[in-house]
Amino acid sequence: MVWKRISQKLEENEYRLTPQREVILQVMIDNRGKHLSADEVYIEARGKSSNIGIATVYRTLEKLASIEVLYKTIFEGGKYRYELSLGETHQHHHIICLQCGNISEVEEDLLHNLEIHLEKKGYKILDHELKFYGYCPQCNSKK
Amino acid sequence: MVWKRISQKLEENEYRLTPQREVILQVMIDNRGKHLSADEVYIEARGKSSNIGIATVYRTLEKLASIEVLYKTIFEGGKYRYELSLGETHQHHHIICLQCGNISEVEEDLLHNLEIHLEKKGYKILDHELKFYGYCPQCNSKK
DNA sequence: CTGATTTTGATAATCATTATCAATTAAATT
DNA sequence: AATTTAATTGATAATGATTATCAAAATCAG
Repeated sequence: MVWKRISQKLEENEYRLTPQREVILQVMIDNRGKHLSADEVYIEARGKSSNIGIATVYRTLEKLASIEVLYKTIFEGGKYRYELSLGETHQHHHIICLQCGNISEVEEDLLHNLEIHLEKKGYKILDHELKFYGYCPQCNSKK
Repeated sequence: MVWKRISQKLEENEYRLTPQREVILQVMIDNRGKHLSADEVYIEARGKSSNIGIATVYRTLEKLASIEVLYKTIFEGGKYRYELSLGETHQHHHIICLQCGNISEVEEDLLHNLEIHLEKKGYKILDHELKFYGYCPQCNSKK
């Protein structure tokens, strides 16, 4: 299901599915919903295959983001993070727990109103990204 | 008006207003509403006084952000940017023009609903940040 | 199979940021 | 006012993340 969509994207872009790329993609799929940095992907990929260079990881993540298989973003902390980008809609609304660092997603709907408002003012909105910072339910109850 | 608030914050935190810091703050005030990176601040500060080191700029921006005189954020492009933080409410909702790079602000209200929703689920929300990517009215009309 | 093209991995280079530390400046104490 | 104490500065080294380079390996097309 996921692989089907990915293979199609790769094909469209004449982008080969090499063993290294397959491992990297598998890491991203195994971590669906999480937001991994290049070095985290590297470590997990090494665990799976042991012959992947860090340069390949950077290149592959970058390329996969450029064809929208992955979504690339940057949080406080200053390094890029990647997550599997499923479906067509942009769902980049994150809740970041300031205690445990856990990152989860937020629903879309309400934001739509804001977009409409901005478009009325003459803006053309192509994408958006919402980040909430606070404590997740677990951490919050432990205080 | 702005200076009054800033001086107070500095005092509260036993944080001296040195000539270098004054220049840096003046740069931030002159660029109210803009989002400057450390090197941009450095260049403009040099223009004003010519004896400020880049290390001092980094240190000062960091310190000013820690006492909430500045707001620190990071956009695609991988470097931190600072803007003058006025008033008490968090207004970190940005519209980033993908063409000219212009960054402007979005109103608050609607987001409040989302926060309430999340708090009902057990989250404790301390801050949030919304980024829209698209074209600003000027760039949009030129297409 | 052979030559052309893409991809890889090691490593060097770069860019932003942080740490170090001696020298300077300002504040507090005498 | 002089002296001690603490904070701040600037130059520069160190770090961490990312990108560029380039020869070798893998893959593709004819």
